Amino acid sequence: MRSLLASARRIGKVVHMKRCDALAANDRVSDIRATSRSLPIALLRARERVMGPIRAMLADAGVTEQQWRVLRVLDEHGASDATRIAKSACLLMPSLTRIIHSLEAKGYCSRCTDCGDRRRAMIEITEAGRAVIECNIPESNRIFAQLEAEYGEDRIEKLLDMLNDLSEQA
Amino acid sequence: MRSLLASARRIGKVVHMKRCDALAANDRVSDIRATSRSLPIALLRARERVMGPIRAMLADAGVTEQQWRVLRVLDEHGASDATRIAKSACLLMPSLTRIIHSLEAKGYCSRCTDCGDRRRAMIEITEAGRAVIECNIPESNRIFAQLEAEYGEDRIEKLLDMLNDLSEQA
DNA sequence: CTCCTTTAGTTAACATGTTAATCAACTTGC
DNA sequence: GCAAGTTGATTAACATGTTAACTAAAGGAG
Repeated sequence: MRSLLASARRIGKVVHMKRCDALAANDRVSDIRATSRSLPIALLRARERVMGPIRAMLADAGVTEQQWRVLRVLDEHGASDATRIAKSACLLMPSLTRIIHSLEAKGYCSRCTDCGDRRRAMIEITEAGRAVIECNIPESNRIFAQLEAEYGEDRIEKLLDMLNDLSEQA
Repeated sequence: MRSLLASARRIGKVVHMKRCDALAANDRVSDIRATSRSLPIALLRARERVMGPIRAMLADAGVTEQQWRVLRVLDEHGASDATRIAKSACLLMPSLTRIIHSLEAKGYCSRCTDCGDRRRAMIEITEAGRAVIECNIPESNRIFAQLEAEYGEDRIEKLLDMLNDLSEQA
């Protein structure tokens, strides 16, 4: 049985005793998890905390957060088709279509249709695109180092490991 | 000095040797962190993984992800002004304005101007709003329990603790 | 009290998120 | 080889994210 302490931490708030009429009679009264113990909300809040300082940097660089993410993925994976980029950069295809157009217009990436499958578009980062990354990585690293100093380098590494484990689950 | 192994894990990819002309001469060649070691990207991917099953539930319930988040916060904190809700639900004020309008139109929240400060609008969840939460919490808990089973309950709890520490930093 | 500044919230404009529909290229079954 | 289905990508339509400008109310210095 779960300890009272753990249970209190998990639930984290007063439980509402009402429930929806549509529920079957054998459903238990709902334990409403505090938002701080809701994984989606906790992930969102943590991301806002981390992204804050980076937004300013990207605004100066003249690229949006999403454009930056696509450039990072293109730089890391090399030439890729749109579907792969979308998956790696956590973007839906319609968004990616627009973002690739804007990156192309800025000269940060180029595209050509795949020889074998003419539906597929192969996207590649250009030298200009790579330069944007390399111009901003030092500042990005400074921001990250600041975070490491405040939060602890080991804990950041552990957090990254846990997050990657979570997202790589089937 | 950082161990070679830790360094390799931290960087996680081949380093580009080019750098931007604008950089000062004493800037080090950039270590470009792999996207899996980038905290913003890792947080985003983890969130996508976790939100996937929940989106279906919310679609059935007829509320968007953001509306759900506001309802959760209103339920947790009780009557609050818009600024506080925005902070708790990770929304910007303009988005919140629209979301509160839509929640009001559905009868899930009510508002009245604060007596003391007539700029401030106090928002409160209605019984109908609370019913939406309580109708969906069992399913939400089932989804979460499934995640706990796959990923490990203790690790989820530890992850939540670390995320909260991170976002609660000044 | 008046002028100035600050604060809470809204509106506007544009980029992105999201779902569904569409189109073209590929694949399969027959 | 063709009709039916599948897949990669785009487009459309509407909600939300994001920045900046704006309004109204509060607070503060003179």
